Amino acid sequence: MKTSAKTSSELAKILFEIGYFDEMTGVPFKPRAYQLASELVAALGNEIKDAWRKGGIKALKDMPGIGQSIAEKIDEFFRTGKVRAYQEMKKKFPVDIWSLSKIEGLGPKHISDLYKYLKVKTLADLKKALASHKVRTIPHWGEKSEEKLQRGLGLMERSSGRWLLGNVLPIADEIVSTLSKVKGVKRCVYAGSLRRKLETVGDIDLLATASDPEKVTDAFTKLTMVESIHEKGKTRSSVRLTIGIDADLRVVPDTVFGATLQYFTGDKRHNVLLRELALSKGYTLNEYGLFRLKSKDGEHKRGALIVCKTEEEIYKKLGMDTPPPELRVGGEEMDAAREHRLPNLIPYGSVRGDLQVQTNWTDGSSSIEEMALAAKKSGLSFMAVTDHTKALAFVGGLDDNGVARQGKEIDNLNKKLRGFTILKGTECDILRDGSLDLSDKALAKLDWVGVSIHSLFNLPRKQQTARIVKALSNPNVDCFFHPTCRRIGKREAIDFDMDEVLATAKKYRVAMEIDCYPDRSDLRDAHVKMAVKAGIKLVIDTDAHSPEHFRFISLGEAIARRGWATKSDILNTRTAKNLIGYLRKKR
DNA sequence: GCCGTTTTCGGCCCGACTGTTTTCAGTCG
Repeated sequence: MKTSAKTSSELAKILFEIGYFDEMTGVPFKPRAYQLASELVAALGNEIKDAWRKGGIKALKDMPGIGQSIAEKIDEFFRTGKVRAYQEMKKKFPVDIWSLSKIEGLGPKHISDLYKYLKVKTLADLKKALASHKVRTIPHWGEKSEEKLQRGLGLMERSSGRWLLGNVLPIADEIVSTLSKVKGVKRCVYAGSLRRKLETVGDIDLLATASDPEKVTDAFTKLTMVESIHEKGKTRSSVRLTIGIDADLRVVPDTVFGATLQYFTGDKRHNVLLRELALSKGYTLNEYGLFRLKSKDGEHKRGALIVCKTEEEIYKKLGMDTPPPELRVGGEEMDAAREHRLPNLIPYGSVRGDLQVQTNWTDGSSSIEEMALAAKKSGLSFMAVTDHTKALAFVGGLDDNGVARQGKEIDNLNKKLRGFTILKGTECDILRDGSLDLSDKALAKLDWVGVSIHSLFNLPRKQQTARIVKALSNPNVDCFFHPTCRRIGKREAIDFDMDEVLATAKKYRVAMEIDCYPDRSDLRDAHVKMAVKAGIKLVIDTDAHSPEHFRFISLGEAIARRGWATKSDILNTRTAKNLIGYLRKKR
């Protein structure tokens, strides 16, 4: 059976290809509409089908970027599994646009030419055409463009595309630190999806201001971690690092830092909306500043520079507050910033304790004491020990007796430790029927009860939802750990009705977890936003299995920020004492 | 094709770099 995640990705592909075909044939404006819709569908995943199930075409049209025509196509897709307009397009142009367009440097015009002159329809066709050196015979193509295409193809086959934020941040920090030491460099920061703290990033975007741009660019392209140089210009250069990710550097005068940082932070849609807003107010915006727009004989020309030194002054001039980078997606943050109702996002460094920690009682690497000391060292003042339960036999999960024995060790440690509190907890397995893997009596004795799913990921949606709802209804349960069970790049999210689960969490005052172990990032930003809107408390946990994992906390704070969460939405920003009081009262 | 604190019609972001060119098209971010 197909999962609905697959279904929504198929739909995203269809919308993408329709738009891409229009772009090839020179149809104006439609491509952008389809592209936006495709991105929206991909980002929503299961939820697009949920919305359609509940509200049909009308619910689809309520979404930003979806109007009558695209809503009808989505409706047709969910009803029949097909989109007629798409099939007709495919008859005219039977090309695997989706795959070919993923090749770096290969755009709509070239894909069109490849089919027109060489009948290239697939990646396999393209390989043949390259091998026989026919590509260079296409008008306006030459030896170099053929080589570039060959490189792009090889690259795509080798790399998976996106990288986990947690893995890339340390590398970006290292580059920033190195370039900052180059003589004449005034400022050097990372921008792009890194600054927006997206869960995965496609590349490393860097921005520097310097008196001598060439010096920085040289230092950048000569970094030991650079494998090859894509391009090197006066203000922009781009390289591939040995680990396989690309890094881009922009160098501008210090006086325009704010405008360039704004531009280079994105995201793309946010910038497009901002520039449209600028136009409507008689300005034009680019990476060098906000300029007055002069109109002469119907022609618009750039006039005097207004502001460019900081991001804040640009947004202010456009009548907005400055959205934190994590909120810049080209959506709701635009109106919120105009209406001065941006949320007061949870500041980095707010989390005081980690409420999901595994030890060597099960599959963690270290003792309870070692984990506690590491947590304390990384600035935390409490943690909950949450080892697995017996259903996870292969890690030696604990039963009622095991949990009780562990509790005694924790009591002893708490007498010994100063300025740090260990809560007795569990990561209790949710069994097939929604019952829990420890007895209610054992659970009731614990300070902190998290429940989670580690089996039967593919139950039918209805059954999976019922299973979770039953588990969360147990009065001993405090938190739902890594709710969707996804592993980025490894495992799809399990299928359940998020609205119903959130309603249950609300009813029984169960917190939802933001598990910030990098490949989990679960809940993800969009789900956090749903939970915050519903008034459900959240916790940020690292799911640490060894002492160095506590550094992931800031990744979880980033997810919370992307989900519009404030400090009061997150339970473990409280002190241990306050949290324990809250939990007692709740039960 | 979408959208509306100028608009239900008439708008729709902007610049750098590359390659193949004699002034620009294609791609990217």
